[in-house]
Amino acid sequence: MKIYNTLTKKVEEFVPNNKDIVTMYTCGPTVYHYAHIGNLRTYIFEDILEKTLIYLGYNVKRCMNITDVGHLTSDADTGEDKMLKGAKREKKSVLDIAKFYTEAFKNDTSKLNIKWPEIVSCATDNIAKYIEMIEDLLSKNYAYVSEGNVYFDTSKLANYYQLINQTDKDLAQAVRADVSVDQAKKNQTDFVLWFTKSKFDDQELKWDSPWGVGYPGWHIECSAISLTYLGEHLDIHCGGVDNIFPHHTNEIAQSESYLGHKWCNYWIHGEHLNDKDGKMSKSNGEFLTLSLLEEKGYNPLAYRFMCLNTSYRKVLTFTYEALDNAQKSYQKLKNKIGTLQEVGALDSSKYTEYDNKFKEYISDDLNTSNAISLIYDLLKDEVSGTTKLALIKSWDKVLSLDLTKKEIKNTHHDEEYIQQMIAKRNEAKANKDYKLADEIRDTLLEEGIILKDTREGTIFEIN
RNA sequence: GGGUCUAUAGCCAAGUGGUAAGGCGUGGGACUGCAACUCCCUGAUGCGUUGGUUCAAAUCCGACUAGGCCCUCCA
Repeated sequence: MKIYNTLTKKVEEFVPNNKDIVTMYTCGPTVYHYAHIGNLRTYIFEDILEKTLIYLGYNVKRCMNITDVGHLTSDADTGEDKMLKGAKREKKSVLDIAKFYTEAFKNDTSKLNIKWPEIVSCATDNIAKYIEMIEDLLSKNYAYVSEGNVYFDTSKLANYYQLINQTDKDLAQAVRADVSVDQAKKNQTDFVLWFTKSKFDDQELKWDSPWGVGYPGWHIECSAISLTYLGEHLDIHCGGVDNIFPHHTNEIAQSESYLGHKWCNYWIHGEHLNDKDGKMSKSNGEFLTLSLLEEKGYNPLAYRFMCLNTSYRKVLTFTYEALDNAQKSYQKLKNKIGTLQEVGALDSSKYTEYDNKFKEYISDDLNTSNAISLIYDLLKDEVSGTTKLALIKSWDKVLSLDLTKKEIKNTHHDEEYIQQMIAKRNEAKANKDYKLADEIRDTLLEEGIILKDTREGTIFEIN
C-alpha cells in the first residue's frame, strides 16, 4: 500500500515493522462536548485506513485514547481545562461529563459505521505511566521543574521540528489572541508534562506525584497510552492535520527521548472539513453535529459517502448543497444495487479482475473516490448479478456504506398486511379505480411504507 | 513574518507527461393510469492567469492572482 507520510512529505510504500501485525494509534476525542461532523471526518478516514489494511491482509492492532483530563485551552498554565469548562457549563462532575460525551461519541461513530478500536483507553487510567515517563525524562535532563510545573526542554533536541519545516526563528509567538506566553518556560516551544500549579484551583481530578498533587499535560497522554498498549515501535500514528503541531511534534519529542530510539514510522493526517468561512469550530457558526443532520432528514451514511467521494488529504467544504448532492447520489446508488438479483454463476475471473482494481485504488493513498467510481463501472458491466453482489458486499467491508443492506426498520405492520394492501391496490388499478389505488399508496406512505412498481411487480420498502 | 495546501463544467470530484473518469443536477426519451424507482441518450477544443521546458502539459518549472490551514484550544 502507498500512503502519504507527513514525516517525509512523500507518498511511500507502507512497510510495517512486523509483517504479521500492524500497530496503529489514533488520537481520540476530548470528551467535553458533542463531536461536530468535522471531527468525525477524521475518524471516517482512520476507519478507512484500518479497514483497507485489513482488506489487504494485515492484522491490525489499533488503540485510541479518550482525553478526559489535561487538555487545556492553552499550554501555558493560564489555560482552563476543557473538561472542567464542560462540567461547569452543565453543572455536572468532570467524570459524568466524560462518561456522557464518550457515549455520545460512540453513538455517532456507530451511526457512521466506524469500527470502534479494539483498545480504547482513558487518560485518567494511565497516570502511573505518565509519572514513570516524566521521572525518566527528568533523570535524562530532557525535562525540568519550573514554578511548580514540569516542562519538556525542547532545546535538547536537534530535530524537534522534524514534522514541520520550521525553525524556532520562524515561529511567531502567541499568534492567537487568547494565547499568552508562559514566563516559567525556558524556550517558547517547551510544554508542560505535569501541572501542580494552575490559577484554576478547583480542578476536580488530581493525583499525587513526586512533584506534588496535580495532573498531567495533554501530550504525555498519547505517548504513554501508545507505548503501554502498542509497544516501543509504532507503525502508524494518525490524527487531524491540526495535531501536527504542537501535539504530534511534542509526542515525538517526549517518546523518542524516553525510548532513546525512533518511535513511529508513518504519521498520517486527515484534512479538515471547513465551512464556507473556513475552519469549522464548536464556537463559530452553526454547530453541526450528526444528530442535527439527522433531524434535518440526512442519513449519516450520506455524510460518510460525501467524505469518501474525495481524498482524505483535501480540504472538504461543507455546504448543504454538497450534502444534498451526496445524499441523492447515495440513495440512487443503493437503489441501483437494490435492483440486482443473485442470478447467474459467479464469474471468478471477472471477480478477481475487479477486486484487484479495487485493491489498487484503495492502496493508492486511500483513493476512495476511484473505488466508488468502480462500483458504477461494475454496475454497467455485463457481469452476472451474483458476481456484482459478491464484489459489492466485499468492497463494503472497507467502504462501510451498507450498500447491500435493505432498510428494514420497525413498523407495526407485518408483511402480510402490506402484501394484502398491494393486492388490493393492484385490483383497484385493474378496475381503473385510480382514486382508490392512490389512496392505498398514500396511506401506506404515511406509515413509512414506499411502494415501487417495477417491471417484475410491486415491491415495497419501509422507510 | 515563516511554513503548508488548494484552484478541473451549475454542484461534488478523479487525474502525477500522451490528447479531460465517475456522480448529482439540467434537457430529451423508454417504462407507468399518474408518480416514484429503474433504464437509455445528453454536457469542458477546455483544467485560476501568464510565461517557459517538451514532438506532446490539467499534469513539469517560473511569475502572478484568489482562497484555506498551521505557528502552544483543536479532528
